[in-house]
Amino acid sequence: MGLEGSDPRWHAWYAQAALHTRLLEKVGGEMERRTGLPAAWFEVLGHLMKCDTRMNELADHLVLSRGGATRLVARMEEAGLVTREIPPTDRRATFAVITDAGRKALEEALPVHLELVEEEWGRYLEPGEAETLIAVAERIGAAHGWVREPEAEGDAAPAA
Amino acid sequence: MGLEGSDPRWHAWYAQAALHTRLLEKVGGEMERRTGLPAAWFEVLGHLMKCDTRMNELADHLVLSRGGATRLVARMEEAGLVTREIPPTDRRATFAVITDAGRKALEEALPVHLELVEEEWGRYLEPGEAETLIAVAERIGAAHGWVREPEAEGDAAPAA
DNA sequence: AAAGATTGACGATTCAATCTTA
DNA sequence: TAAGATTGAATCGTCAATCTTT
Repeated sequence: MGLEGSDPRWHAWYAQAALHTRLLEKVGGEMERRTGLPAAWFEVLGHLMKCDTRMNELADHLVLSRGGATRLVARMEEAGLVTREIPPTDRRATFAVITDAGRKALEEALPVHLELVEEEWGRYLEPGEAETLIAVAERIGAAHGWVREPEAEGDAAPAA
Repeated sequence: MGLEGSDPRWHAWYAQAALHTRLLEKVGGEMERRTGLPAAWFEVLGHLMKCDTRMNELADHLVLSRGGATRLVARMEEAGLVTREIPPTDRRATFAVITDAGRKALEEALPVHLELVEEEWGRYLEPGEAETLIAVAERIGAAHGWVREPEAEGDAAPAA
């Protein structure tokens, strides 16, 4: 942006941001072309495979507004990949639940996703770099309260 | 997504992607709150500060469709931050050009941006990590043809 | 009154079709 | 005919207001 050389931290920020923008676009686009699943749908299915999830929680997880989550799940319900269930114990809540068709779609999409990530990104990493990236992401995520603490503050990746 | 532990590369991918989604949202949101400039506008001004740019080129740089770039620049023109200029030598092209008001807006926004990036992200990096991140991003970006070659294939960051 | 979710109105982006200049 | 850019229609997301249940 004009000051790439002046500050290594800012340079690192910009390089990472630019790369991830293009990578998410590329991997997401390829995914949709090959499997028919938009990236957001894949993300939802991946989460719901682990556990049924309240709409609010899903919105937070996806970094989406409440209304956005409602509409996303609505579209996926229309497509038969998820259903909504209202628990009798608290009828204010709505849980999104994956269907058999949703599980099947995810099963088909998952290997494609893994292959794409490796092909477009993972295979270029050198030894130790994955661990460094994980350590950085967990440290910063934890500082923002977005992820649980890194395992033991320093045993994840010496990076050398 | 359910397989965090199985493959360190995929884990690294996911951790980075999740972090950057939240970070871009946070930094972008704060930027707009404090300076009135949406992240995309800031990005455009930062690029146009370097040189006048054809619409197509701008679209590629921003990872945006052609139509998207047209409309983005139209809004910014309406706000007085850029103008469009058609060169007499090839009247098919349109160059986006930053205005004095645009320069002023960027000047005001830049320190806020730098502070936010440092505050939310940079200050958590440990010595050598910025250089590792730059090396990774440039290596992968170059493999995709998105950036010029990394300087000398290995002198950028020993990471230790 | 508060929590959870949905809806209406709207803003921003995409794709495909179109317009203009070379 | 191709290159560059813009536009119409449709999609997806946001915000604020609303509805239901606690």
